[in-house]
Amino acid sequence: MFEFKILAKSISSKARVGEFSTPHGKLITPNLAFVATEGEIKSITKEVLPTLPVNLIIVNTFHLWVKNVIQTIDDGRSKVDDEDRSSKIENNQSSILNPQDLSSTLYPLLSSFSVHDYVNFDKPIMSDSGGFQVFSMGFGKAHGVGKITNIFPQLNVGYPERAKRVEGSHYDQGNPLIINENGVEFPFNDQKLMLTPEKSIQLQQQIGADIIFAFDECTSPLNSYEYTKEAMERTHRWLKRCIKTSQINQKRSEVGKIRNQNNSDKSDISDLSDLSGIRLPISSDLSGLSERRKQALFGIIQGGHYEDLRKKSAKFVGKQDVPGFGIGGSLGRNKKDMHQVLEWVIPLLPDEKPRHLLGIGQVRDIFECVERGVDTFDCVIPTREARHQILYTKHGRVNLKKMKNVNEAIEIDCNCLACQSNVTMKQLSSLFLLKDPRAYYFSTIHNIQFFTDLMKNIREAIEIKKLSKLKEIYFKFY
RNA sequence: GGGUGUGUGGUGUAGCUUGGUUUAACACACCUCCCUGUCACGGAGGAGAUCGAGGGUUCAAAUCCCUUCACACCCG
Repeated sequence: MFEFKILAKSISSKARVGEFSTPHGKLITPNLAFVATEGEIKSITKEVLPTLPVNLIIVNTFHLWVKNVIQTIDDGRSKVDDEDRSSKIENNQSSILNPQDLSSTLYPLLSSFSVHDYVNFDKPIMSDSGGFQVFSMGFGKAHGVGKITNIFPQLNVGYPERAKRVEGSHYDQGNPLIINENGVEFPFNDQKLMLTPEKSIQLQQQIGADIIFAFDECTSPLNSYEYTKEAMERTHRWLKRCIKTSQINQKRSEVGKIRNQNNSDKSDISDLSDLSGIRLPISSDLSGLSERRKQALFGIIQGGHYEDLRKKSAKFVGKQDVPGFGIGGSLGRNKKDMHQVLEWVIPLLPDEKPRHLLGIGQVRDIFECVERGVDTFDCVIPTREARHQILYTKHGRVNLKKMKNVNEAIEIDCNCLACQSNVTMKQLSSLFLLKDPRAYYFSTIHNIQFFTDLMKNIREAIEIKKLSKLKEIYFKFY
C-alpha cells in the first residue's frame, strides 16, 4: 500500500507521471483534487458524483468536525459494525460497545465504512488537517489576504517599501486564534474548539480518507521572518506528534488483528498504556479492519517565502518516515515567489515519494508546478469559479455574465453533461439569474471536466515528451 | 357622479404620520474587476431616479396644502 511508482519522466523538467496505490485504487499523477470541504463538492449531489470525471477529492477535517459530519460517519460505521458483528458473533461479548462510546473515542475501526461511503465516492480521498483554517480564520482573516498576497497593488513598483511593511512584526500581532505549543484554539460559534496534532489525526482517522495531512500552521505572507520561523519549527514538532499518533493507531490496529487471531481479550497492550482516554473495544471480531482503512500521512513543508526556512523545512520533513509530502503555507507575494519556493524545496525531497502542492491550481500554475516536480494539487478554483459564473474552456476563461445573449454551447467538443445536452450559455445565464441549482450544477460539472481533461493531457504529454508543447497551447489563453 | 388608496432609478420597495441628520436609502437586475489546503451560490468598485405633473406654504418639501393626470378598489 502507498507505493509510488514513477511511470514516466520528462527530460527537460522535473515533471513525472506516477501511480500512487491507495486503499481506494491507484491514483495516477499528476492529478488534481476537487474540493469537497464539507463532504460534498458544492452543487454536486452525492448521487451524481460517481458519474463525474473526478479522480480525487479533498475534504476538510475542521469543517467536517464543526458541521458534525464526522459524527455522522461514526454513526454510519457503528451501524455497519453492529450489523456485521451480530451476523458473525454468537455470543454477546460485543455488547460492551455502544455507538455513543464509539463516536467520540479513538478505536480500532472495525468496518471499512468511511468518508467514502458518506460522500459516495470509491476513489482516493484526501483530508486536510485543519492547518489551513489556522491561517484562513487567523492571520488570513486579520490581514485580509490569501496565501499568495497581492495586496498593495499600487505598490508594485515600490517593492522595497512594501517589503519593509511586510517584514515588520506588526503583522505578527492580532491573531484571532490562540496558537501555542499544544495546538490551536478556534473561537467558533460561541464555543472554543481546540485542535491539536493528536486531535487532528484522530479526527482524520475517523474520517477515513486515504491520504491525510499533518496538522500544521499555515502562516500569512505578511508574517515576519521570525514569526514564520517559529511557526515552522512548531509545525515540525507537531509533525512528529502526528506521526506518532498515526503510528500508534497503526499499532493498535495490528494488536486488534493479533487479538482477533488469538481470540483472546488478554493480549499485551501495555505499550499503548500512554493512550489515556483511548480504549480498545473488547471484541473478538476485528477482522473487519481492512486494508481499506489504511491511511497515508503526508508531512507538510512550511517556511513561507524564506529560502533558508523552506530548505530547512524540506530537509526536516523530507527525512521523516511518511509516504508523501505536502507543500503548504504562504507562497510569497506573487507567482515567481511560488515557483522559487518549489525550486528550493523539491530538490531536497526524496524523488520516490509523491509531492502535493496544497491549495494551488490555476491553469498556468499547474503547468509551472508540474514542471517543477509537483505530483498532485487541490484547488477550489474550478468549482468556486463555476459558481461565480467563470467557465473554463480551451479558449480561455469565459465570463458567463458577458454571454447572456450567446446561443451557443459552452464548448463544442466537451464531454461534460452540460455541453453534451447542448445547454447554451444564454440558457445557463438565465438559470444563474434565477439562482436555479442547475446553473451551479452545469457550470461545476463543466469545469470539472475541463480540469480533469487538463490533467490527463498533461500526463499524456509527459509520457510522449511533449509537455512544453502542450503548455504553449494552453498558455495562449491562460 | 361620490369616496378611498396608490404614484420614488430597469423592476420591487423604504422614507411621508412628528418638514431639515436625504448630496433620496435598500434589494434584485445592469457594467467593471476579483476569486489558489472554500466561514466563499461569494467579494470589491461603478452607472442609474430630483421623488406622476403643475402650483402653493416655509429659511427649508419626496415629506404639509391645492389643482390636475394615471391606475386600483368601494359606493351609486
